[in-house]
Amino acid sequence: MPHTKAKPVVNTRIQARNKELILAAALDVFSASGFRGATVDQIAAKSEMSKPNLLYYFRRKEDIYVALLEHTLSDWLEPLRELNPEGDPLTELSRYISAKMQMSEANPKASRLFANEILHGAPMIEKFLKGPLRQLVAEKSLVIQSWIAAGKLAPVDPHHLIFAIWAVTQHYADFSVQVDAVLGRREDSKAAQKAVLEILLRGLQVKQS
Amino acid sequence: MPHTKAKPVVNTRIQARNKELILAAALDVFSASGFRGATVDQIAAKSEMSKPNLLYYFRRKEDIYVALLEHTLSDWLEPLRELNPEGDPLTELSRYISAKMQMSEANPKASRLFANEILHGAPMIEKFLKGPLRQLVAEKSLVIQSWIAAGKLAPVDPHHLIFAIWAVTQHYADFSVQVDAVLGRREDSKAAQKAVLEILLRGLQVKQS
DNA sequence: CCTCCTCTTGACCATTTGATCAAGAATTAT
DNA sequence: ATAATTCTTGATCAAATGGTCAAGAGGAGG
Repeated sequence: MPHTKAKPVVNTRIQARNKELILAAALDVFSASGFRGATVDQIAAKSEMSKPNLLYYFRRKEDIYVALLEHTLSDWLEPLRELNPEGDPLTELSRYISAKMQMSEANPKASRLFANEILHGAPMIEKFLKGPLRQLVAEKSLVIQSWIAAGKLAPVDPHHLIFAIWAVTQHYADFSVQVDAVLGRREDSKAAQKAVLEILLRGLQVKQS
Repeated sequence: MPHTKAKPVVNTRIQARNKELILAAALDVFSASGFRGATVDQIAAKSEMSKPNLLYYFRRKEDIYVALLEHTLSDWLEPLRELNPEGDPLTELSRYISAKMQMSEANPKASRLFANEILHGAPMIEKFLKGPLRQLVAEKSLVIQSWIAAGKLAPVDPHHLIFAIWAVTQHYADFSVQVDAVLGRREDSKAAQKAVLEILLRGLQVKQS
């Protein structure tokens, strides 16, 4: 077998450091411009690295993008996973919504990265959507359904309730430009969280007849 | 004054027809790939027109994009504009939400076009957001505020209520890939509309004490 | 029919951009 | 120290892409 130039097998310190640098820069660039709009040169510049050097760590532009998505996909599921079937429904949902709002505030770039990917048909994460995500949502929908059956929650379609929570919470990250423009100022995240909780939860309380 | 080649002044039938063809094709392409991801060649191919011919009608790629945005911006405001201060609050909001859901279903491409533009910082429609849109939202927020003051609606922040309505309704157009993947089937727009109305409106009813 | 203006296109150009390569610098292991 | 491996980069390439141009085809009015 001829000797072919192979990528390093081990992960050296330099590799770990530079890969981190690249991913951080790539998040900035991809979230701002999308996959097609981002250029390798921009990412290289932001990583303070020459383009060939960047491509030494990630052979293709797409590899950076995919790594970035994978790097954050599981974080994305975490808050929903923590929805506790044994807990009080309104408390649990309140915690979930608050966690999502805080994620939007703390990491709007990651949110925009996903939004852009899904908006364009999710070519890279189709399997994630149809696999782990769908699975988890199905499971938690059953939990919500059981709360409704127990009379602890107003009857709503669990799937659409989850969609509504995603939509509203991510709106503040993905469309922050519009939110700020309409409000005429930087949005106050505390106030937004409070308002969102009221709007989404108020209708879920069981009415006493 | 030297004779300079000028664009035609009048709008001939051929111009009207071809501009329509181009805008229709461009909506397909831009909504699927974003501004940067779309290519003039793709739009030309979809319009069944040579690239130079397309550029005879719109000198630059950006001109097509801007024309497309302007072409639909005012349509976008219409449903909110129709919110009637004299009407019954829940009926009015219900009609507004239904109208938005129907727009998402009827024209998801336009919705995605806007979503993409805003996601990337709204460079082309900043003035629209800070001008007409903000103006209209401010006006309708006052209407909602007056309904609350009259005890006809639960107390919620009007701006955030409007954001929530936008977020949820547009979610079904912008993130339809995710919705379908999670549901495991094409989303049923009738069912979605019903669920959304319940989720958003139920909490707005005034509780009898 | 003829003229003027509109419409259409093949060929072409300059720039951007993702990616490669060879060669040298730095680091690590022996 | 020195050999082996990893890291870095200037130069370069091919393809993609936005846009131009000159020349001809087509249509409308006189």
